[in-house]
Amino acid sequence: MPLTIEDLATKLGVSPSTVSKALNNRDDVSLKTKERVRRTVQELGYQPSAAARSLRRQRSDKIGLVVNYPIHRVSDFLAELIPGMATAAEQSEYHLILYTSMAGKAERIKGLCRSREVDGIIIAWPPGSRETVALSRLMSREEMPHVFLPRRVAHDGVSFVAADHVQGAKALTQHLIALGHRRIGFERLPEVYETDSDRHAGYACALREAGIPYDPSLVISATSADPQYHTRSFRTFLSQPRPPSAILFFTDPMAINALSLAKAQNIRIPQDLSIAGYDGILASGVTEPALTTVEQAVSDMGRLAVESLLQLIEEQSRSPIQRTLEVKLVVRGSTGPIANR
Amino acid sequence: MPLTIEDLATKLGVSPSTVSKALNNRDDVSLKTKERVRRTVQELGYQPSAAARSLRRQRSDKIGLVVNYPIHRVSDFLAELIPGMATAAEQSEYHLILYTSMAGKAERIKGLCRSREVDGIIIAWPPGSRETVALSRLMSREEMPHVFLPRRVAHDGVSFVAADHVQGAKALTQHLIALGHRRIGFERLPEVYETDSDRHAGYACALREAGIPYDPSLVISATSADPQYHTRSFRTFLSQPRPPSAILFFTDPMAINALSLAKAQNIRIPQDLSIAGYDGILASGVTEPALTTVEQAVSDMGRLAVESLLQLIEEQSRSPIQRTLEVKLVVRGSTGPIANR
DNA sequence: TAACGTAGCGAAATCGATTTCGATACCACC
DNA sequence: GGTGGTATCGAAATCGATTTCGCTACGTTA
Repeated sequence: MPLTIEDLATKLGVSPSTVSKALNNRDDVSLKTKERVRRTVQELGYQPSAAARSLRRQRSDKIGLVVNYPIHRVSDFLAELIPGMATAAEQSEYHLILYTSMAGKAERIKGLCRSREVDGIIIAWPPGSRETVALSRLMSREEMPHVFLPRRVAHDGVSFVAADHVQGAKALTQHLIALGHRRIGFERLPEVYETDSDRHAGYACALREAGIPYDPSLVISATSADPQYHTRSFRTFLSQPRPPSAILFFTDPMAINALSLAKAQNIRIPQDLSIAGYDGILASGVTEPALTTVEQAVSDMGRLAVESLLQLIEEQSRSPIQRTLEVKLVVRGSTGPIANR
Repeated sequence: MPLTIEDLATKLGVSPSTVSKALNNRDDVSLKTKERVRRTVQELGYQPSAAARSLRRQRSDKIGLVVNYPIHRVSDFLAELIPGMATAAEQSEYHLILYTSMAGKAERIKGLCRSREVDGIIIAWPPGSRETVALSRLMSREEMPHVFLPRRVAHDGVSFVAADHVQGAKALTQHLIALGHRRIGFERLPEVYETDSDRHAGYACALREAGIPYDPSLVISATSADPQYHTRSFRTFLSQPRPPSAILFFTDPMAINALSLAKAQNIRIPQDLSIAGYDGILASGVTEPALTTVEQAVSDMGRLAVESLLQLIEEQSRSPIQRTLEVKLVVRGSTGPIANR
């Protein structure tokens, strides 16, 4: 039974309306009264009831973060993303509510929209493109502002914040070309749609610009993001008649796995084979050799997603916001000049 | 302007009270009416307003997670903790709200209590003991159920969920003793209070049980948890007249740092020196050699904290809940038998 | 001096649910 | 037939804030 605005009003000898207006700094309250109210609020530690405020104002000052990452990719990404978002939200007096059990449940998202317990939704979760667009439409129908993350969505109507994977893959490929590599293996992961096609486009672009022919036998598709299950890619690369002298793996864990496979086969990295990962997870810095990779500014992405969402919330009926962030090439020991033959 | 309970009632030709009672499965509504209501709700996709519900029921079905970890320890811990907690909460129809900007701000915590926007609070942040007890008292005065994490608090009245660091450090020490080590370096970190003293107690206990005298010159206190700043500990250990043959570092990042320092000095691990970390972060598995460490079941801790909090919420005026979890020794390549001399 | 404008405040409606309490109808039983 | 009990429902109060609108008192202007 904490203090209500009525208690405060009684104590001050004014009406609740006046207290409310003083606290919200309306201009039909005298400065003197405002000052008296403020002092008493301070003294008694009054805090308005969040529920009553939300109900009356028809907004909650909260945003929802719907997360549904596969476990093995959760770690570094979410650890940076979530606190980054929460902090960004708090700078605008919003708070973050987490929702983790809504995998593919359009029904639950609809329920979330209708309960109006959040003013906007960020979906950090890699569904297929088609599903994404459907979800976006659903939320639009419910007039719920929303932003997707961390993947580009090839559709005009959908707001997202993503990393520029064309640029990332291109930078990585160019780095290897500069080291003298001409046969560069490239692992794909079709299940992540645009992320995969963007990376592939970056790779192909770098080759083209360097005048290196694109060799399909150097491009292998993994069937799952789980590093345990993809050892096959590695073996396939190496069993080629003319194996690549460098391999770009789809993620750091995959590359780290390859590192230990190579070691087991007495393949020296980077003398015999250059290996690169992608994402810049923490572990990539401590392997032996340390992994060349591409770092995404995850917490920036989180901040940006929150800022975009707040824009959508505050100026309603605004066109979608689509933002792409530069990524950073991190060169470390796992890539080196091509061996002379 | 989503559907309200009144719209529903009109459509059904009954009163709002009846709809509400049907949805809450009260027993003064006929089965037939309940069925009619349920069908229409399903059909129209009605979802009660969260704010109105909270206001009337005086509970929000949300719990607050107050986080304030130093950046360099955020990663693995929070990545496991937060999704674990959110998922556990959702299993009981609760949701998690994040608060990251409340460092040391007792005032803000008090405000959070009084706004009643959450039904309970979990504090995941390592303040000093005194501060912890003060915060706990503050929240108790506000009748706000709360649980601390992930550290033991040496005070009867405070609820917490923590890992058993006495056991962890003891297991680690015994492992090294079993490998033949007698001079085992131990790094302390006094700024973490009970965590530090528990670990130290475990270390001392293992030595005592093995009949190895406790040598204070083998115990060094670090002044900060930031691995960059603690290279000093490592040098101090090695500059002893009789240096240790094994060193227990306070955290994995510290141990990983030591690994590279050792490499730079051509000290072979584990032949010349055994090194162990603590926490079991992801990166500890991919160093060369991989790090022997102690793993905490972080997501279990999160789950347990949520469950404890829900108990405190549901049966109010309950005595504090204090729970300690076993930790797991993970033996890897960075520790080995002592070299013969 | 009369008419008007404005500053400051409060009464009451409102947001959308839940809950209490009373009303009605119907049945059973004496 | 009258009384009591039960099943079912609805009217109205309530949660605690915000907002609208009207009222008063006072100062200004013609």
